[in-house]
Amino acid sequence: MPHIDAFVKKLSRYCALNQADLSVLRELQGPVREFSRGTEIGDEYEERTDAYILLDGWVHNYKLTRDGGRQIINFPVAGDIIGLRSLILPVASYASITLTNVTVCLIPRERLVDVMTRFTHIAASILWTQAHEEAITVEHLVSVGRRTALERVAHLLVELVYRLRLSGLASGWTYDCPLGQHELADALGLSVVHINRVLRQLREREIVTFRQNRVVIHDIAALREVAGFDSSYLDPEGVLE
Amino acid sequence: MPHIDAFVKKLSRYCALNQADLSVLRELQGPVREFSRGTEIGDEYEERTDAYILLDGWVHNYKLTRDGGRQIINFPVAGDIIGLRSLILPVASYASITLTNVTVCLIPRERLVDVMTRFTHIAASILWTQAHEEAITVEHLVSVGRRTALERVAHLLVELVYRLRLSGLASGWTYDCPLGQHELADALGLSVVHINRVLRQLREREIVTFRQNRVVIHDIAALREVAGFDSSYLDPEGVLE
DNA sequence: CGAAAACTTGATTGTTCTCAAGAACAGTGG
DNA sequence: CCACTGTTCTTGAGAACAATCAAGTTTTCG
Repeated sequence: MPHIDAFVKKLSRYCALNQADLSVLRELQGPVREFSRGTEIGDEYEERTDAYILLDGWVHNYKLTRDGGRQIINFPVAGDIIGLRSLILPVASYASITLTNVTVCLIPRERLVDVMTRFTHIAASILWTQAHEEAITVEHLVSVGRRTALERVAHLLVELVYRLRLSGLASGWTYDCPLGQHELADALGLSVVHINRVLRQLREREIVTFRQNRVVIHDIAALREVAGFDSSYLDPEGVLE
Repeated sequence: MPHIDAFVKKLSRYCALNQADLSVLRELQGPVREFSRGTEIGDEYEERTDAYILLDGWVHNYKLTRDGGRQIINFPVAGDIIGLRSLILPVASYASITLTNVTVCLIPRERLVDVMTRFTHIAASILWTQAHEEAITVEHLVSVGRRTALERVAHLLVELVYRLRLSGLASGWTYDCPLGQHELADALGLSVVHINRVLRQLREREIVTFRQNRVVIHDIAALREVAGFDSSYLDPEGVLE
């Protein structure tokens, strides 16, 4: 089973988990499911009653506007939970579509509710991941509202490398990134053309190269500087660096 | 005690509350505190360990950027909970400052945790308010990322009137709104000057007038149309209209 | 009543968008 | 393995929306 460790690793960052907690987490796991690239996770026509742990692959959550525009809310990566809100709210506030072939582990609603009421450690960890994700969304809002195009692109590329490192999915300053320029544009509130120009600038200044679904950060210090990146929203305890 | 009803009303929209639940909610209430205009809620220097129910007044949550810019995340109004995340996460991801004199009711951390573990109804309601707030933040991100200046301003003014109506704080299409143009600008990712021009345009088209801390919507249908407003994120059950 | 803050308006600048067209790349069937 | 075809990327030129700069005006508050 690929990468279930990423999820456990993430939870244990928030709260020390003992042997009992770990076995409860195992109890939480439902069947593994696969989604091919470009398909919706869950089902947009019926109410979503289950959540998923993303084991492998990339997803994007987004909303469409009246005139056909798309705003991407976030990019869950392996180890993240998808659709936790749908356990609480009757309607999802956005759609989730895969960007690659994806493997998930289904979490049945009843089992999750049961575990969270019986094990406060687990409940706290899961609420913590939620708060963490919300902090990422807030930082995203800051980017789109108050940063220049260059800063936005740089900020997203730095954020992704740190998130992947926290999940153990990137070691150096290089990572596989299946996002196209269209996705970057719709995430950052910019046009595809402008994304292209900004990426060129970052490449020519030898700060970061993003080509063929691969991000190579040549100068992480310069990239952080350009982005005005402050890691505290990802990393309250300062584990990073 | 002003407006505690707004909070109970909000919770009961999510989940039918019986007599026992209501008395538990009463048990949750801690001391009432006052903050004067322009002061930080909680304390930025010590860890925030308590949450507050906003009873009266307006607040804004925001983050500052490196170069002194401000991005406003949201505007809690009476009946909203402030700082719930701080019960979970050790560090708040943004600051909260009052826009008016404010009355809050403190919720001690231990009591909240205790009540939420013992009463799943209450816990569900509170998580539901959280999910609701997150949906508002997501819609905010859509505004800033993919809507024009006119749409953004219109959207915020419509959202506020509906939120106030849901809390019973506005009856017609008119409401008191202590936001200055500087606050609108920093919420919507625009300059103060441009906010001013957009407000003038909305006024000249006789759609909405925002003057002297008072919003008067002359034509709610036109305003919704301009904003591209879809109320489902505020109102899953379609109670509005 | 006076001072500071908030709002208003015009003129100019600039970042980003749109339109347009060519180049590189990826997937498909022969 | 290659030609074909659609998708994604790249670059240029011009237009547009919103920012900045600068100066009044009104409102608020002590």
